[in-house]
Amino acid sequence: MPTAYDVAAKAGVSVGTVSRYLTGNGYVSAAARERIAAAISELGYIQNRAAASLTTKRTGLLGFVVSQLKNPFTAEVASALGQAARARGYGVVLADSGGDPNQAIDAVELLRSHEVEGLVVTPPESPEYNAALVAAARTMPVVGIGLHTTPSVTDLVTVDTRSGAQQAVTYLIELGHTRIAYIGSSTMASGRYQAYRTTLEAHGLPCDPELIVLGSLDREAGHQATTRLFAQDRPPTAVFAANDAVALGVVQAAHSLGIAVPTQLSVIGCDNVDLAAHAIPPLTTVAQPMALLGQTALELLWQRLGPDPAGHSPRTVTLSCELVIRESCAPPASPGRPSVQPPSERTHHGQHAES
Amino acid sequence: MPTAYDVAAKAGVSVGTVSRYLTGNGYVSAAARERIAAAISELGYIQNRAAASLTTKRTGLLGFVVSQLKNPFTAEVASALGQAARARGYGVVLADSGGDPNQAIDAVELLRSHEVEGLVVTPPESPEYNAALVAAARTMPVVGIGLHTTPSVTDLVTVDTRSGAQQAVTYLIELGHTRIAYIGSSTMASGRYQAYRTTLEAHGLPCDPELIVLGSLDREAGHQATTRLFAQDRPPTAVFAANDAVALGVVQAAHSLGIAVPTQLSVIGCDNVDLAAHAIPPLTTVAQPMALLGQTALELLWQRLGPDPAGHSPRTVTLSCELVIRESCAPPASPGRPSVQPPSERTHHGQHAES
DNA sequence: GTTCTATATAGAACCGGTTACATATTCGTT
DNA sequence: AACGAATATGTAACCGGTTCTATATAGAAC
Repeated sequence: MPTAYDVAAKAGVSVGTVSRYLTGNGYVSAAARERIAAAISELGYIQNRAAASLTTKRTGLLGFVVSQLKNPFTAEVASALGQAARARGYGVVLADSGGDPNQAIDAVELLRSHEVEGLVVTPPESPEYNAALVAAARTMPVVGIGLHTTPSVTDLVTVDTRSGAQQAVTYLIELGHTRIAYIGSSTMASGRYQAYRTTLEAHGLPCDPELIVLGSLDREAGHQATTRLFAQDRPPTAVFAANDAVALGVVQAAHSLGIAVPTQLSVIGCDNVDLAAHAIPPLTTVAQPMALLGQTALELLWQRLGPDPAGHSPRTVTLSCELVIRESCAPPASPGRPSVQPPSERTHHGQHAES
Repeated sequence: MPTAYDVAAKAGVSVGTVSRYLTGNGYVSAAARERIAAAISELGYIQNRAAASLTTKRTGLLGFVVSQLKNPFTAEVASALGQAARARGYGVVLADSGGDPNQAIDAVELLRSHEVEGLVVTPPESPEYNAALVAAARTMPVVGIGLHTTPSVTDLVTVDTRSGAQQAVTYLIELGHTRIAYIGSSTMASGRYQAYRTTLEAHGLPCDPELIVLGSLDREAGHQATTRLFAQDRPPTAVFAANDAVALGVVQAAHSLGIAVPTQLSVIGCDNVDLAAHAIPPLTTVAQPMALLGQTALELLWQRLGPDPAGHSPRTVTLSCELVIRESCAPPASPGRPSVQPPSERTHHGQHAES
């Protein structure tokens, strides 16, 4: 591996000049510049950033600790984060803890020993891991991603699932639905449940308890809930499901019951899992802004690494969800109005708000 | 950030001793060892690997360049690779090119400037990128992952899709099926198609052209093919689909036609996509050994980084697929034999063979 | 023709470790 | 008691860059 000294020798200048050329700090004459460039490409010289970091204190590395890279949500965030970092000349060291807090702690230690300049992390799973992050945050910026409730780290970027749910329900109401069911949990996805209720109220619609089925969040739950809903006298004309798995269960159950989707029943899900687009019919759903999450996390970190790192106190950026309109929703079949085929895929973009 | 000098001062020894303590090279008395350990934990000292790498030439970093991290296949490989690396004290710098060869080339350059000790890459998409990898391979080991046909890099780990298809068809034959259909393409998944034919022949079964439907590889294709197959006089009792999407289309079509799966029709897919486990019924399928791919790639790299790096010439490790047996297959319904409920999920592990 | 400033470069110190070398000790042997 | 090997440690050079300082040259201003 050629070093800067080799380049200097070949170009007939001193190392100092080569370094000035590389960093752009200080004067380098046009002639020298040219000879150095030639020497570099001739030798195939590549700067050793580890060595440079000794003096500059900047390794050009960031750390990303996740609990489950398998999770498509995480993978897409990681992808966006990594690309945004590379666009700025940074590399991302990725550490997958596999959900094990001890591994996560080890990972943080490993990343620190590599002198990463900042950390992005998914929600900590244990108090010990949390403590390790707090400790790390004293040395470098640590940006959290996800649904933390207590921001223990430098900055935080989260998703406003509530607003997504609101968009979904509003969309159904605007299509003309009045009997909209909710299937999901009241706890984990509580934001969605609450948004469902408040949105109905905001539009002056009653919140019929017969249309609310609380339970687990898998396909089976969606199936059973639908069966129960349609055993009633006045079944819903639309269903808002707390996630896509539930929504798919609803579609499946409707199919078994001979209820056409979307003509007789509109269904809307949450999360925009890969499968949602390929369901039959393709599922309208509330998408998490995964790529934006990654980009925003990087942007926050970037600002902390900039010239004015302590200039602003801890921030939380909340991203809005995006309603992905596919083909599982239509106006209610009720009085005389023929069901209209909704347009093919388009999206409502959510903007982000800061706090 | 405390340095080794701080530790040395606090422990009342010299830096040299601290370094010997850290690396394990050379003598350190028990007393010194103890005082150093105390000083380290008191100061919260973390070794600076970038600085260490200047002398040792080992950064403790590996690079992983992928074309699509979003792809669940890639994500799982990355996850396994990263965990295997961390278990050995290494970090992985992940670079997602997003399928753009130019980004991939940039990524390689970035990784080289970070002095990664080795590279793992998914198949190169362009000649230029390929050239960049060949250039990199002159400096460090480069292990390829995936379905390359021409190993242009140091080592290679691939998947023998053919053997997976063979396992699937054998499994169906062992259940007692004799009329086994193939739905898929003959080109892309040609290994699977060929394996289907040869496996039938190996068991002395005829290869009825009426049972082969070649086309695209999506759910719709599976649906149509099934409809066509059952319009014939002698429909199949089992279907081997070239991927899970097709298999799911088959299941769906069977459902529409009132054919019970697995009682009247056994279905087997390929890939083990996330959805396969949650289909109704859960789909028996040929899984790609994704985690093993990552681990094996790391193992190959590891050997290259060991004391005997040039000891062996370029190697190719081919991993077998794994048949994941769920509930979509059963013995044929034919003569009097009642359909037996197959056992719940279990797997046939494929071992790996080297060449 | 000086003096001042902007441009340009070489040289050396330094970043935080590792390691070769020199220098003690300690212990078991003969 | 003397000797060699094993144990232990401090010192200094070195890894590959960056940056500070000092020095040199060129052109502008007077």
